[in-house]
Amino acid sequence: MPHRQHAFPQVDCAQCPIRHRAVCARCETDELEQLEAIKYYRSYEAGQTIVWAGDKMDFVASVVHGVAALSQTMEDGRRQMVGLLLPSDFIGRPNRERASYDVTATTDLQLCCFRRVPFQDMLVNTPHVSQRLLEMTLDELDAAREWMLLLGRKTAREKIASFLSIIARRDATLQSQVTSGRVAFDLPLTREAMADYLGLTLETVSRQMSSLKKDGVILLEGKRRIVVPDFEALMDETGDDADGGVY
Amino acid sequence: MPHRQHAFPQVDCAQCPIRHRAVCARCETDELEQLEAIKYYRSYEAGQTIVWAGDKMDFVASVVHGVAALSQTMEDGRRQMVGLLLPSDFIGRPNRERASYDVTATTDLQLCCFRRVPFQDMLVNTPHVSQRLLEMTLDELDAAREWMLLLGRKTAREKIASFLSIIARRDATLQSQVTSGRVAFDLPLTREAMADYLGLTLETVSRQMSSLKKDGVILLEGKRRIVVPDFEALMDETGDDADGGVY
DNA sequence: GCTTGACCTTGATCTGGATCAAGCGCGCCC
DNA sequence: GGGCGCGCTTGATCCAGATCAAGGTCAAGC
Repeated sequence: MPHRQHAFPQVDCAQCPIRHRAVCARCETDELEQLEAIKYYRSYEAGQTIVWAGDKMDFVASVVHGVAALSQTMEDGRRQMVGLLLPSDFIGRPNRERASYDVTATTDLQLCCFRRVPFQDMLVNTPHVSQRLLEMTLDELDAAREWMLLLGRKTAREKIASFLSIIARRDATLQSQVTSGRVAFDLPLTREAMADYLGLTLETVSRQMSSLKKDGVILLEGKRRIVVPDFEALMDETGDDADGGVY
Repeated sequence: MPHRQHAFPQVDCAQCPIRHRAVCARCETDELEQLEAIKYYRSYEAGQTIVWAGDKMDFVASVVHGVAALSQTMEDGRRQMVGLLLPSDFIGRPNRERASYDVTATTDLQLCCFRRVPFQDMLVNTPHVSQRLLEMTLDELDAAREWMLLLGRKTAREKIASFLSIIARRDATLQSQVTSGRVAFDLPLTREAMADYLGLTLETVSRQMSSLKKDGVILLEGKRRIVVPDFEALMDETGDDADGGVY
């Protein structure tokens, strides 16, 4: 693992880039102070594992910068990613002592961690936290169900196009840009991680990327930088109906 | 659709069979009275559609008896089931006016419905309801992620075995029996619905059922009744590691 | 008792994506 | 600057599951 330790600043909540989208989004000043008292930052380099399934986990966390992945592994090594956590997404399950999935940083990553037990107390006492967490969990469930359609029924090409459009959209949202016409972004995953996410092999991912490139749907600048000349053309490849799914 | 209307009794909460597992599980007597004031029962016959994706939905509900399915359909007709709702499971999303998925009754079904707007008010005012709903939603999310592994990485035979073991286990739980040794149950889904759930075609479902039967893992009594002579042998076919997944 | 239609099974063939196998490009480190 | 390893691409072949096509079973209704 190469990589200079990417130094993320540790800010207070008032300047936090995810202040209004994360689990703390609805908190009042006094509630924020309570959270602030039990929070601490952690950083990871791309490729590092944060916890293994079954490990004790004494915190829950929000992704501040970077991307983390949840994945499951079968005994014989087959792997499936079951969640991709982008800035403001929540990691961990309250009232559960051990992690259910492997959690890894797929890019340099900063987490805002909350000690688990005091956080659980806050869920009981601070309705603004638990209401927001419920809403976020329902959104995650919708995303998981969208992903079930992809895994069960989409072709390899549709899977890749769907993945690219999700990353493009999330990326645009973070920078409050519109997603249409020409868009460009960096892939937060290796080809292998994409394969794990999409239920494919890395060879098929590579071939379908090449095929979309050959057909002019995307341009590749290096391995990781993607340029989409016409976002609508990419959408046409996803198999979703025009006015779009949940994302 | 043949079928005599299966007449389910409409009981009050104190005698309700799902009283201690549903969204009302943690309610005190006074909270239960509030829920009782906004509840009503509805019954559906096997095969009926409860709502279509995009329809207005003015209630949320608990499954009391029977099985319901959530599914998504692509423009060209490819279908994927994204949730199987058994007794005590929750249907609908608070604060969302329209259904996100098609909801159908796969067996005769009874729902305990709550008018959506007053239910939303209760979520704000009755922490025991919202805490229970959060817990149930987190469980659904775990189940969805387990399903993502199945859809993305399991073979057809493993998918069928996993499905059968889930049904067997849920069935046993309802009757508070243990799931080991010999177990028997009725399939709540047609072969086609199983295919929609498992990301397969109905022909493949049928072939794999025959293959499990030929190998003595299951016995078929008619089309729908399944006898599993040795539950551990079925588990060995699921691809999950011995001490089991989330279910 | 025959027809009808919903479900299901089974067979033959096809094919998308997996698997097996080279080889490339590029940054890192000696 | 040369070797090495990681991430990626591309080619050849294989095979699990899809697709296409018959036919079987069983209950309902005439």
